[in-house]
Amino acid sequence: MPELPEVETVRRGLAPAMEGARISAVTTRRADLRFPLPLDLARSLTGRTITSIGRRAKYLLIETEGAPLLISHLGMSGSFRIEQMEGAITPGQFHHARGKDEKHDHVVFDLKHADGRGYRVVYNDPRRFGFMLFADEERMHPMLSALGVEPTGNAFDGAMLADLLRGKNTPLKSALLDQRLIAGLGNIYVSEALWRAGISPLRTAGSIVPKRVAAGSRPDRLAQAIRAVIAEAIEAGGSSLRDHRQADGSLGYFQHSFAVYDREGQPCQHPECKGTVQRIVQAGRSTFYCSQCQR
DNA sequence: ACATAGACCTGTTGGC
DNA sequence: TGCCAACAGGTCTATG
Repeated sequence: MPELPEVETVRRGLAPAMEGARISAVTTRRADLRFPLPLDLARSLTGRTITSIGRRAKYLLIETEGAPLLISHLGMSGSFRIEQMEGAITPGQFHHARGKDEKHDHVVFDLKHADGRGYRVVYNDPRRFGFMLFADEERMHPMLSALGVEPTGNAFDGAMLADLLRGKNTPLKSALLDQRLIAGLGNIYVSEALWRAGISPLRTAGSIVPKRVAAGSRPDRLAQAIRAVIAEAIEAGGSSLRDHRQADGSLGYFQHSFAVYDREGQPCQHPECKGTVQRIVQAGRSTFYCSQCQR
């Protein structure tokens, strides 16, 4: 499912329910997702107060007072949903209104706020490519420390992108998916950004780097296209093709704005272009592009 | 260093 | 209608 915009959408949905809440219970319904869940997941988190819900690339970062940083990745099909308990929790009350358990609900966080609000936050993941891990004491983890630049950051521009791609013979599409270079892009937004920038996914990464990276050069256009498509997708609540839902259950709608992704055979949307959207396979994954205007 | 293929899983879709 | 292959937003591993 989720690339950076979808994960950011989930983060924004979870934050109001989770930040400031005390974790009253953690329930695991199975011992593993993609990797074994930490054996001490419930023991370490129960009783802790959540201080912030962050994001790095496609990872959610759940920070508490006292426990190690919890890293959560949604894989292809992971989602969180928030169930609100009815009314304030009173002593002795044990029966809370809540949704039914669903298939593939794997981890449940019971949360209580000081003002009496109570929530269940449920992690559901049919394919179980997602995972949850604790980072070590330095709040780092090999999976985080290897990540490249955040494409939403201020430093990400044409010059930086050119530096990342220079000299690489790998296809541009593959380089843009490499999380060690740029962290957070996935299959959808790479295709969309390349179409916006008018650059072929088949070019080698290094071949788009000119001697001088001026405004309007390929790396400059591509960096701007990446920034724009990511920002627009976040604004739209992400793209809901199959699995992605915001934490409140609503769908994202950026899929309606796709120019090429999942649009094989449709006319290219560039005004003067007579081309048709092609689907090809690169490194085992679909790429969508217009061979007329993407060179 | 780099390219490709396979692995992990379940669910949905499209063609016959 | 049923069956089965292909495919899906990710990323790690093995192999050349």
